[in-house]
Amino acid sequence: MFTDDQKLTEKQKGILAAATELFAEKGYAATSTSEIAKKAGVAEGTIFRHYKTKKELLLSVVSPVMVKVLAPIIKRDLNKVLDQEFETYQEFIRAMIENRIEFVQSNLPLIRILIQELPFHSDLKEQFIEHIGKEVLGRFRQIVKHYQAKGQIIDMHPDTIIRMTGASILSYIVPRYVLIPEANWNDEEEIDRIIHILSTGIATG
Amino acid sequence: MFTDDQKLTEKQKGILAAATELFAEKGYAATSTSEIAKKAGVAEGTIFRHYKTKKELLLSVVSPVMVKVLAPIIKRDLNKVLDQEFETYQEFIRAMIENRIEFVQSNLPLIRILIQELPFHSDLKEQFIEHIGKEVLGRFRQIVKHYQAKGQIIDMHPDTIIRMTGASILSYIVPRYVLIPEANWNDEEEIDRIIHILSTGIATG
Amino acid sequence: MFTDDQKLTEKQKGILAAATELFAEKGYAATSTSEIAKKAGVAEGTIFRHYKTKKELLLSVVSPVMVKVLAPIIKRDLNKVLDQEFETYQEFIRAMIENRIEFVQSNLPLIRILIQELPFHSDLKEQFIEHIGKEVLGRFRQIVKHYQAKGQIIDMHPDTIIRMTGASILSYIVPRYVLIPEANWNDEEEIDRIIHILSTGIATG
Amino acid sequence: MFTDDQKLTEKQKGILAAATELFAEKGYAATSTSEIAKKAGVAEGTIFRHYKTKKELLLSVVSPVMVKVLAPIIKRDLNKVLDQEFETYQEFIRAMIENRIEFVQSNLPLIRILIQELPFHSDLKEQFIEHIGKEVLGRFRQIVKHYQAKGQIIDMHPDTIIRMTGASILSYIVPRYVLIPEANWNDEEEIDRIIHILSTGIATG
DNA sequence: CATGAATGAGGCTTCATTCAT
DNA sequence: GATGAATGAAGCCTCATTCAT
Repeated sequence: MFTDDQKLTEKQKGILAAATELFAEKGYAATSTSEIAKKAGVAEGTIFRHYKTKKELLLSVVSPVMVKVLAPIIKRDLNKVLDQEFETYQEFIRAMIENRIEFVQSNLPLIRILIQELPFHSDLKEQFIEHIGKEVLGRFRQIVKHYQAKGQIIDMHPDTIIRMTGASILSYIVPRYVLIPEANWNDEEEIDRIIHILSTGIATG
Repeated sequence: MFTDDQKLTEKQKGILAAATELFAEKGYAATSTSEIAKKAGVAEGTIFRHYKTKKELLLSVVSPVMVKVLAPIIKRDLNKVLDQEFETYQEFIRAMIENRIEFVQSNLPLIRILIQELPFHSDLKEQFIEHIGKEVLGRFRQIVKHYQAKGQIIDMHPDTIIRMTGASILSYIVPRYVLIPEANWNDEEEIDRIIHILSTGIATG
Repeated sequence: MFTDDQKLTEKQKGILAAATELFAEKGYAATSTSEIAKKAGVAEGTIFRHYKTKKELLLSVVSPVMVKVLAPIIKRDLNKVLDQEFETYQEFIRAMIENRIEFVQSNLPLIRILIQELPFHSDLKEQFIEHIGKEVLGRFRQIVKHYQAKGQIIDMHPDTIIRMTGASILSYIVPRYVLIPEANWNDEEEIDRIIHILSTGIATG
Repeated sequence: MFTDDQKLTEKQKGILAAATELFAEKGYAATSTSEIAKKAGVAEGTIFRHYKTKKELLLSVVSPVMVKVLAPIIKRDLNKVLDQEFETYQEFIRAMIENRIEFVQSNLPLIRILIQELPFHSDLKEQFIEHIGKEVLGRFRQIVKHYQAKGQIIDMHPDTIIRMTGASILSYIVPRYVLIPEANWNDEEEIDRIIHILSTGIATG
């Protein structure tokens, strides 16, 4: 996760890796800095040389997700859409899922931590809303309107469309990577199904 | 929340209410028993007279959700369906949402705690999977198959149908009650939209 | 020192006594709460049940001095002066020294702590200035002016008189109780000498 | 303070200056070596290259006071007195105050540290008593006896005279430079007053 | 010589839990 | 049954000191 970040020393990478694993497993509040130190193979004091407080360590663990996972969604994919690279909304969604899925998978612990801790840290929450709630949502609204204007998706409040799209994706991601990753998953087929239902619904004829 | 439970003394109700509020706000690990005692207006020792450990207090707070919220879903609604009370899957879903939504709303703190703490307590997790994961899922599979047999919903793996249905519901519940409850929500209309999309999809024509 | 304070539990008295001794011996910053606990024969946590922070413990140790030592100086003696109980300034000074000297002696550790820590704690300093710098000094000015008006002491700025008087007293107190208490001291005689020099100076003829 | 000491490197001077300032402001025990390093603009390790321990740094800061401030008092002034340069004890005192006062002023932080830390470091205390307590006191006794023999000051135990003289000086120095340096001080006049009182007392007629 | 990352002991403080009243 | 003082382990963090670079 942090292995390719060249600005970090070996010790720092170890600390971040240990913290990530423990925060994901036990939660931030229930993880002690001494545990992190032991797992990282450093002295406890070393943690505090690099991160002034335990909270700062949490932010250092979690903020890359915001930057690395979410920023690309905004910048790359949105431009592709407006550059007409995707004929349909469905293609756009499929590309987004496929493109990001591996990334999400390898950063899953970070994302889990982010989601789990979000309700308890108002600063994290604000940072998140600032980055995601406003920017990402805004861009997605544009995209939805773009395809509505093209007559490809129904004329409904964009937020509802977005929520349903997001929920559909999560209906695959969460069981696939969080709840029962050990099951046999045929990724391509599952994505097909989701997009199919999202497009034409579950009702017959 | 606990006011109508007649087996509990006044003190116990106060403790449970205080614990619920604090666990929901700060998380289990970050809430101290002394805070709970202060908020409940009892002495610290009193908590431990009723609940052997802090963990047991968490279980006492959280287990009613499993019993009161989830068990009825299974038992009542399933029977209704199988008793043919609902002509269509959509009607079933709508009834389920409407029936439960107020209940969910007033028990939201408990549900938040359950969801937030689930990943960190393997005993809770097992209990949940045992009671909900298996039983509820099993019953829902029956329901889906029931409507598929009636030819009302498409012939797709029931789990995918269930996941999409659940996700659709959450796409409304989560923003409505957790993320931005302060927005103006027109419940009936939103539920209509969700069921509409779930039925016929977002694609035009 | 704290044995006669009836509002304090035995443990609290022990903690205050231990803290006093150690603060006096090693200074506030160099004394650890674990040392205090050990010396007081209590668990470290017990200290923090009675005093929220180490700083509050310092204040609890030191503030009685302000109240018990200095307040009486102001209230009792000043009134005596104005009630004409003392014919001369010298008699007033002598009474003040003799009256207070035993008290000072038994509270010496507290006074040492107060003086030693005063420069490092701006809150203590402010509190001290508020209680002493203003009130005590103001009252002493009145006293000096009182005896100047009676024509008993020379017409010089009261502050200089006060400083010289205080310095004279300290020139006995400090060596007597702080620097070399082990020497043979004839208290009455020494006080006589000081008052003599203060009255008529060291010059001959 | 240390700028003119040619045996010290620039870094050492910086360290000593920073240490002096911080020790005076917060006390020895409450000052961290990292603070000193930061204020001196050097790395933490550099401090320990020059001073084996923090304690040695304190001694290096404080010992010049003993050597530079107190030794001269003894050697120079005593000789002057015994060489009959001063007609009266009063003139001697005046010369001593005026001569030293600027020096004291510019070395005030060092003197503050010395006084504040003396009670807590038995080695410092012993060193002080050995060098000052005995030597200085002994020489002063000679001086007092010298003027007593000349019939200029009253026949009282020299130690009492010395203590009163010292106290008188401090009654000016301490308020002037430590307690309220911001007030308007007329140095010459104040010194006059002190010597006047010391000579003829505060009593009228 | 100077650096600053690393250390681990120890600092202050909080916590869940116990128990005499 | 209820209390809250007492506990001591553990938590987060700071510190003086060392050492490879």
